[in-house]
Amino acid sequence: MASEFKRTLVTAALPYANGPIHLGHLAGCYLPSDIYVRFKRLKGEEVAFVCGSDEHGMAITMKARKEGVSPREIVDRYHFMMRDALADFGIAFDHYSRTSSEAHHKVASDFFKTLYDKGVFEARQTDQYYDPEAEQFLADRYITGTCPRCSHDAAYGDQCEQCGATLNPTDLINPQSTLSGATPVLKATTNWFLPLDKFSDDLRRYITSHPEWKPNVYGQTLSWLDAGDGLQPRSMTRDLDWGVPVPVQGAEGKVLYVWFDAPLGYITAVQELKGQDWETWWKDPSTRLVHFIGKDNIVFHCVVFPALLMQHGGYILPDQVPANEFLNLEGQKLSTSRNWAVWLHDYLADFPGQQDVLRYVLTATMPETKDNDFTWADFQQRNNSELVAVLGNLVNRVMVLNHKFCGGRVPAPGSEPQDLEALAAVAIQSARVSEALEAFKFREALGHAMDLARVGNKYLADEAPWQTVKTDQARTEAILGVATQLVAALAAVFEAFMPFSAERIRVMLGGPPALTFADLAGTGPWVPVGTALGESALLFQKIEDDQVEAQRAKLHAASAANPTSMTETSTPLAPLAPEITFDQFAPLDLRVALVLEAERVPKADRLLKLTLDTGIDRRTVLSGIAEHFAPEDVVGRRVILLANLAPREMRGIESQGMILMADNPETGKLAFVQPDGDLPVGATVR
RNA sequence: GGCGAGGUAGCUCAGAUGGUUAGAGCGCAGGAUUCAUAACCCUGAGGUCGGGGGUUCAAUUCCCCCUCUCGCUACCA
Repeated sequence: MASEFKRTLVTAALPYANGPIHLGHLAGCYLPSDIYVRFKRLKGEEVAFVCGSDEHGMAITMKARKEGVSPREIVDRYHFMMRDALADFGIAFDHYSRTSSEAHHKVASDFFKTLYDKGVFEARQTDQYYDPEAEQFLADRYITGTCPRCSHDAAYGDQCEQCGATLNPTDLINPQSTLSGATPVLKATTNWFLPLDKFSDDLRRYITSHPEWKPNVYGQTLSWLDAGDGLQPRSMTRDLDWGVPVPVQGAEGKVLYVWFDAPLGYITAVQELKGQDWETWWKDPSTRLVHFIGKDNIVFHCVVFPALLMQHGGYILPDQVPANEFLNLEGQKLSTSRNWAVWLHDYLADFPGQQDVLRYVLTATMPETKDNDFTWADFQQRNNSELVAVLGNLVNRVMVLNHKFCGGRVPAPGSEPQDLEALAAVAIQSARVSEALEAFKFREALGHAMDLARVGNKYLADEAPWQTVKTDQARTEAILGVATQLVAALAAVFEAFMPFSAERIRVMLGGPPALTFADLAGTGPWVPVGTALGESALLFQKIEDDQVEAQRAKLHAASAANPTSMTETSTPLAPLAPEITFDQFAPLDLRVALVLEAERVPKADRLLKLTLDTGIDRRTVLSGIAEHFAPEDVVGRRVILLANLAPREMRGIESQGMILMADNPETGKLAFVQPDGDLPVGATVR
């Protein structure tokens, strides 16, 4: 498949240094990349595997500001935390770098300078939004407003998540700073833009030359080229003081856009790893470049980064970008801000030494083609009925039988037809595993590996050495010889998926040499006959109901406690709105009203039509609460009504006022604001 | 209402350029067995492949309509 390539450079998305690593990161990116790399090494191919912390960008400066520390302190904290967590799970990077290093600053700076000197960028003086209260220019992500295309009222400055439009902050209607809540003001500044629109044809040629990409990657990438007006120029610099300074005269106070500098971290990491030889890995067309990422990164790795590489010249382009979808947790999206996550360091504290159980379960439910759900019940079941019952049990019974009947040494395998058939399964299954992994089908590959353990269990049941031992010692040893070879092969077949367990199997087998997939394609032996076996130990432990229950309880407790000030990164509480005067407040006529009737509005999912008694009149008010309350739930409630709001017609019905509701930021649920005590209908609120 | 994705065994999912008895793992039932973490091995039950219509010799697979689920959206939080 990749025969024209001599070596493979594998990158895993640089994790952003503003929080720890959770199970979604592992399943989406780090685990598949690690499995792939380990597999390639087992095939004897030359591979380099790099990653590192992504440490720039405004989100980090904001977190630092919030905690009253420097950005450096933030990135140091998470850089080491992430690096260690990934290492603890056996993610075998050849090098883990970081973008705040001097080396990376030079790489990014030089890369930018080269493009600049080539005249690739278009310098544009533009009016950018500036937050007068926070005294800084605002990153796209920190401005919200109404989308000009679909009128969504919470579009971000770079993108509208509702209609998918790519935006510039100035496109937004009614912009607001999410830093201070202030209305940002326009201020002139010069930035350097990458005219992606000019590169559309090249990009299209590049992408359509890769129809083998996964449908989600290929489709989404092309849709960016085809969408609306096509690609738009993007600014590659920002007005910010944390990042790689723009290496251009007159660019003081500006840094490279984090999405410009982050992918270059892959280059820095290879330079640090390979020294002088780095160009072999980045510029020789016989090197295959593979990016493992989550689906949120597709556009940058398939459009922006290739465009940069093309314009620079001399670099190879990504040949494969096997992006995964997202992993949910117990039916809900993982969320750092809501603390709905399983952190890697937490998992290891509760399940010490059981990295492979999580690696196995996450591989078996990997979101390869669509979003998937991780549940603790599934985790328990897969551990108990697959790892313990099928794989662990086989290894254990072979060990025990060997010690019992064969003096603890590896016996010579038999050569009856059924013996040869069982041994042949190694070549067959390992070939299937190999084929699936070459195609980035990790779930399927894992299933083929587990099938080999099933072959072993069936072989033992069929041959029953505990029976033959009563009459035929030679046959007994022959059977166990076959079974032991299968176990040795299993260590190799599972190596890429569960390296810790594979190593433990090898230790139990007396430390045979590590195998390659070429070895597995043969007929063995995979552990030398006569080798003295080591101590037998259980490979996997059963997981009991109370452990699973404890994990679920922990998850919900952490979510409920939701220490937003500690973990908040993406969806903070709504910022304080701009100051108003009493004179601006006074005109509001707020009063207590009683809901007399309520009914759903046809063809509107959210609207309830309410009939209210305000004390002075009866009126109809439409309220967008149908998703949270049934009509019968609201009849008889006393509510707070904004009574002098101008009437507005929706769905052909005139709404005469507005009910006040509170929005629970944790759950997103609406709640009534209710008058305390026995306030009469018509009472005013001030 | 609109856009997108999807509805295949109790559960999680494969699959089918349309063509003999639609698959896997788990779960369940029965059997066998005892080397093994009551695990393993065998057998079985269980599906009108969401519903209806169309094209076709033949559709679960193609087309249309409907329905339900999920995400987002239009609609005063």
